[in-house]
Formats: sequence, structure tokens, C-alpha cells
Amino acid sequence: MHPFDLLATVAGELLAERESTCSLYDTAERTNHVNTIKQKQLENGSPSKSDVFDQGSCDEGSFVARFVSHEERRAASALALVKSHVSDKDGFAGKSAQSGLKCELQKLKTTGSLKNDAIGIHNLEDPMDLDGKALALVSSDSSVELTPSVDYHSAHSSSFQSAKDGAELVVDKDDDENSSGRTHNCAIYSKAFKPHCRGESRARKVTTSNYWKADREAMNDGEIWNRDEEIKLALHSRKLSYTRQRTQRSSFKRKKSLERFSFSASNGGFCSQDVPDSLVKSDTKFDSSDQRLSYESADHPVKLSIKSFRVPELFIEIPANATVGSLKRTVMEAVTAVLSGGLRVGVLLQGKKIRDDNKTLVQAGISNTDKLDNLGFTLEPNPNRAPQPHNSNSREPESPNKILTHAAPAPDQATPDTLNPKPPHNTTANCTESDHDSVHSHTNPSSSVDQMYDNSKALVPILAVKSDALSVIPLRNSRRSEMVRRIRRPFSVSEVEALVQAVEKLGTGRWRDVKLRAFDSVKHRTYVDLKDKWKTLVHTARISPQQRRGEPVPQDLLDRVLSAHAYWCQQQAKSTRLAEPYLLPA
DNA sequence: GTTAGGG
DNA sequence: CCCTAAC
Repeated sequence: MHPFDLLATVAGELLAERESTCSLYDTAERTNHVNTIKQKQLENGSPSKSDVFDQGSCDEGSFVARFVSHEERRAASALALVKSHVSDKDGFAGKSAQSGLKCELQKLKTTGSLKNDAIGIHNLEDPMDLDGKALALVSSDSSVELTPSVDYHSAHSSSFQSAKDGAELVVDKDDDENSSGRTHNCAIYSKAFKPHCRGESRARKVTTSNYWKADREAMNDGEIWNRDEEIKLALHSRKLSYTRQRTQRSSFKRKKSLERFSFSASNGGFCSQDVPDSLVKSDTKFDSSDQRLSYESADHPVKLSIKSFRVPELFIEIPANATVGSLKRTVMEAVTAVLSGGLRVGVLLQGKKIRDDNKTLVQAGISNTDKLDNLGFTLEPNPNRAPQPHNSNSREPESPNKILTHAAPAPDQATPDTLNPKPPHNTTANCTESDHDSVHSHTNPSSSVDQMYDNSKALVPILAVKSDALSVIPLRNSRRSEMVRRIRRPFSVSEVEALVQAVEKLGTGRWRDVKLRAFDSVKHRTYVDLKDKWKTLVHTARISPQQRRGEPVPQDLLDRVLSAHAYWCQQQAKSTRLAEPYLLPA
């Protein structure tokens, strides 16, 4: 049996069963959400998106269907559900379901409401292998792509087994208030959807590394906070989760890992027969801007509690013979220097900045704490008033937004409320990445490299989300949220100088010693960093000046790099030869 | 924990 | 800078 036949067949039955209970779009409120999104996109001039899910361009191993009419949409929702249950081989996809429901598909076809040519189901692998394949539902007219990606490790056994029980397929209408609880039983899919790629990796468990790489790549593009946002659709289906991937990136390579977003539905099923035509037929695309919709908890109060702000690393310069009291004052001044310029609050959801102040929490996806990977707030110096931190050596100050920080608990000492206001002095205060023990004095005047850091300016607090008063629900403890990429700190010339000097002395194979010697008090330069920097220095020295980027490194320094590198490589070769004379080939 | 090298 | 194998 062709998979589509199977799916559509079962879909029909599901439709009949669920038609009366489906509630996704049956309220004006939810419709308004959709309209809001579309309006936003219209205002933002979001370009029309081509349908990339035409035949042959779908993700490998995925079923991609385009549903145009309402009937098709209905079928889509049912199909998605079916897809879930098909994986439960003993369950819903049993013979009776297959045989008894084929007529439903036929019905759709004969009524003309379901155009065969408008529906494509792709399974680029095994057409019959419904297990382990993602089902993509693509609405070509609204450009909404819903890709229930599959993490089979988590999705199958627990979530879908109960589907054998037909009653499970019936959706409660008034389930909103319990959606969070449902979510625990909801399958969370996490496969990235990758259109236009057939041969890429198969559905796989998205690992921490993958998420991390996504962030990294985004960061490398300098758009971690600006990359296109996904729309979060919290569909009312307890069984389904979708991953939506936008499709407009020119570079698939980046896209494949950059953009993944999964959301889980908790209640009800994806039914769209009630979406008004005016909405469905709209040319406005769903694709752009910082929109993330949640159709859940629209009327549910969102309780947030910020327990503490984590204060990033502050570099304090103070004489060693200063008193503790003066140290306290200096710290205070450092903080004050940052705060006095005025602060701005940024809201981060899953690492992405929500810029639209007019968006509702529901629209922003902050309405359901269960669905928050993490929510964070940043305190940023007001760009209009905040004095720029004194930083003579920083040539390209990091955007405050680039601080990517997550749920690491902040020490109590670091909370602002423990700081007593004192009259500010002319203290240089440069906030940097958090490091609890990082407030330190520079007692070593020769350590010139200590003074050149830290361009970042963001205070990143930790947010606790409360769903009930006093009961703090920890943010989802995903590996992803624990990953914090260090900010990029280009080496200054004086750092390079220090590095070259140390390597000249110690060689290229003792990076720990180099670190201890030249960067001991510079916490954010690890010996791996120094090794990497040396690597790039050698490379830089070998390329033409025209090809070099960033702050120019004096040629004499580069010359020293080359000579030192040559020397120490030679030494290394010598010692190797001495140690293993007989291993050398003739 | 360090080193070395690829990404 | 990140990641990881190898030590």
C-alpha cells in the first residue's frame, strides 16, 4: 500500500472522529493571532516565499504534503496524527483502519476538494517505511510549514502507545488549562527540517552539540539575535510536535543546523477547517520577523519572576594596598558606571531577542512556561545615554546582545540588591562574561594584556518562571540552555606581543606554560585560545597583507611569529628524531 | 588536565 | 572559538 493511501485512509477516519472536537481555530481569538502575525509580516515587507516543497525538493526521508483546501488541511492534520500512530504498528494503523478508511480519501478526491496534483507525499527513502519518517505538512497558500519532525527515541513508546485506545484520539475541547501537564506526555520532536537536501543526514536525535553548533553558526554570522525567527505554533494536539524551518536561506549548509525549532502540541489536534478563507488565501507569508505564536494560554496569566541578575565579569583595577572598603566602593562604582547611563531591558526567548514590543506574550511564545526553552532578560546599557566603557584596545566592541547566557544560577553576592549605592567615581567598569571570582585586582603591572579586554556590556539575569505562586519551575533543563558560547575577543596587538614573546621563550608545545607566563591573570584566555591564536598568527604571517583581516598585526611581530614557529618546529622535529630514530622512513 | 589538530 | 581524539 502506498504510504499516502495509508495515511489518507486513516486520516479520513480520524477526521470523522475528531471533526466535532477540534478546536484549534474555532475561536476568533486564535484567528486574530494568525491575522496579527500575517499583518506583521505584511508590515515588515516580508517577501513572498516560494514553495520549496515541490516534488523532489523535500527533506530526505520526509513525507511532504501540500494541502491547499480546507479539506486538505483537515486531511493534513489527520495525517499528521496518523503519522504518529502509524509508528505504533499494532495500534491505529492496523488493518481495520487501513481498509475501512480508504474511502475517505476517495471521497475527498471525488468531491474535487482534494486535488491530487496539489498533494505530494515524498518519502525519499523507503516509501513504506512510515516509521521514523518526518511528515511535513505544507500549506502552500499560507506558506505555513509544519514539519512534525521525529525524535524517535522519545516520541514513540511513551507518547503514542496509548493511541491504541481510540478514545485518546478524541480531543477535549476545554483542555487549555491543563496543557502544561499534557506536555509531559507529548512527544517532543527535534529533527531539523532540511528542505532541498536529499542526501543529508537522516532524522537524527538532535544532540547538544547540534544545538550548540546551531548557535555557533548563527553567532558566526553575527546574527544570533537577528536571525529569522520562527513561528511557534502551539497546536492543540497532544500527540504532535512539529519543527518548522524557514526556507529562505540561501545557504542550506548553514540553514540545516542553524534553524531548528520544535514545538509541541499539547491538546487537541491540528484542525484548520475553521480558518477563514480570507486568512488562508492571503498572500501574506508566515515566514518572517520575530513572530512566534502560541495559541495556548492566550488568556492565561503568565507569571514571571526574576530571581536574580547575574553580573558579568567586571574588571576592577585597584591598588593592592587598597582597603577592603575601597574595594567595595570600587565594585560599586563599577556597577554604577554601567547602570548610571540608563538601562534597557531585552527579552530573550530561546536565545533570540524579541524585539517587537507590541507583541503579546502569547504571540511571543512566553505564555506557556512548559514550552520555554529558556526565557531571559538582558540589562543593556542604554545606547543613547550609557557612556562607552573605556577600552582603548577594543576595536570592535561586542554588541551587548551577543552575550549569550543561560540558566546558570547567579551567586547571591552578585545580585544588585546587595550593592549599596555610593557616589560613583571615575572608575572604568567593563562588564564581561560572567565569572564569579573574576573581580580581581591587577597587581602585576607588567601584565599589560590584562587591561585590554572586555567589550561586552550586558548584564544577563537569570529568569525563573513561575506557573504557581511560590513554586518555581526550573527552566527546561536542556543541555542546550546550559551551553554558553564565549564571546569573541579578538587579540589585541599587545596580546599578540605577549604571546609571541612567550612562545619565543617556551616554544609551541607548552601552551599551558605560555598561558601561565603571559596570560596568567587573563581568565578568558585559555591555553587553547593561545594555541589557536598562534595557529592563526602563523597563518596570518604567511598570507599577504591584503588577505589579512581584523586589526593589523605589525609586520615585525609576524616576522617573529614565523621565525619562532620555524625554530620550534625544528626543535620539535629534532627531539622527535632523537626519540624515535628508527621510525623514520628511509 | 594538556596537547594537537580539524572544524 | 569549538570540539575531540589522544595522551
